[in-house]
Amino acid sequence: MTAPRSRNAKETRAELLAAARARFAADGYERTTLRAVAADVGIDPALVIRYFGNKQELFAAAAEFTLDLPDLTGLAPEEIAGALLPRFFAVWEQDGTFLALLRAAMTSPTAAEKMREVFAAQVAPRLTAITPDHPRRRAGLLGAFVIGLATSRYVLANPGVADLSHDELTAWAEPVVRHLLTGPAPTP
Amino acid sequence: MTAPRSRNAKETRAELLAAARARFAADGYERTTLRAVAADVGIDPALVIRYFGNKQELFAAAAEFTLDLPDLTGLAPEEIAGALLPRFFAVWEQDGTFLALLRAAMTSPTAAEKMREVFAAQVAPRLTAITPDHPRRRAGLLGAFVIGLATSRYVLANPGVADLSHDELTAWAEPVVRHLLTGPAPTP
DNA sequence: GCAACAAGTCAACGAGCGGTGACTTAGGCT
DNA sequence: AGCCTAAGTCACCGCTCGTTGACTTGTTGC
Repeated sequence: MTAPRSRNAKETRAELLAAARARFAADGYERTTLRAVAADVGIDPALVIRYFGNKQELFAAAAEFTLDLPDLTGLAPEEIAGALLPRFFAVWEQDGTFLALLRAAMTSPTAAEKMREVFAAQVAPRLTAITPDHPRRRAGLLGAFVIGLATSRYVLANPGVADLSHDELTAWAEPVVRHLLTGPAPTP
Repeated sequence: MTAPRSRNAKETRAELLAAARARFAADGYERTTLRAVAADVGIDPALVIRYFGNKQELFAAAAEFTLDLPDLTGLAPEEIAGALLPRFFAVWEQDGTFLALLRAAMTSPTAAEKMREVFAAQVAPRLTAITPDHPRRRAGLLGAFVIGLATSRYVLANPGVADLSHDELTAWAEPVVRHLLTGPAPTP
């Protein structure tokens, strides 16, 4: 950190990605400047361009990740939330990558597309594996609930959601998760 | 619209507000430029400043609104969603004011504060009036669900939520709304 | 009909942005 | 030891933004 910046491309690139993630997560896409990211690492802004080409590609690289959701098949309905929520907290509180993507997705169609892609490739398959019917709708509705919780808790800091401990939020969310995934479908 | 711009301050100001709402809703705060808003109305950008002082105050004026949620007291639990959801659709699909606020709230602390304020002043009272216990948490969780639905449907356009008709979404959301507001609290 | 005042225009500013290209310097290889 | 390549620096461009202040023009009350 305070070391005289050893000339190591791999390390510099990694630090740059971490700094970019933090900035994008905290400030969103537009308000994040290449100059600020470079300053966080202690290098010249021009080097960011040399490494990543341009701002959009830096964002794309920073928004790359895997969710690693657990396998839910074989779980009893009331165990699903307990298996899912710990990953939820880890993903949103860990390094801010997902928060950066969500913030950017609100104003950038490219980021929104990436969000849909992540959902379709990494979230939906795990959920649809255990739904009795309407897999797309159930997965979509649970995704909406999760995004709403994350927005209320980590972005808006709305009291009543942000004040809850991990255990309390898990307890409150459990019946909703269970119902959306395995409860009866509405009768038309 | 194509008229030679009659010199009427009240009217110009109203058109300006409508254009600002549309731009903020579509592009977010940072990507919305005063020049674009002014061009939409067909006037000089300097006039926007003369009317609203600066960009932040223009946004504040554009984000002002009332939700007009219906009175829920006396309703049976299964009737609540049916009374609430029509307002939900109206608010989000009407003129984009709320969408503008949500988009801006993702990156601007000022807008996030306004979001909390609207929730506390206009949403929470209506909900807490019918909750048997934990009013803040129940209202907060329902707010999270609603924000998640709006984000998935109107911002991310995530299939499975965006594809549903009003009636279908109401039917799917009804048990969740009912449970969050009136269902049993989790046992610690 | 004409002045006075408000509504609207015009040109320009200073700052900050993303991005470019030529330069300098450190460090590993022979 | 000395070079050669890659890592990092530097000065700068062109652009767009929010905002300003001086100007012009239409409308309205007398």
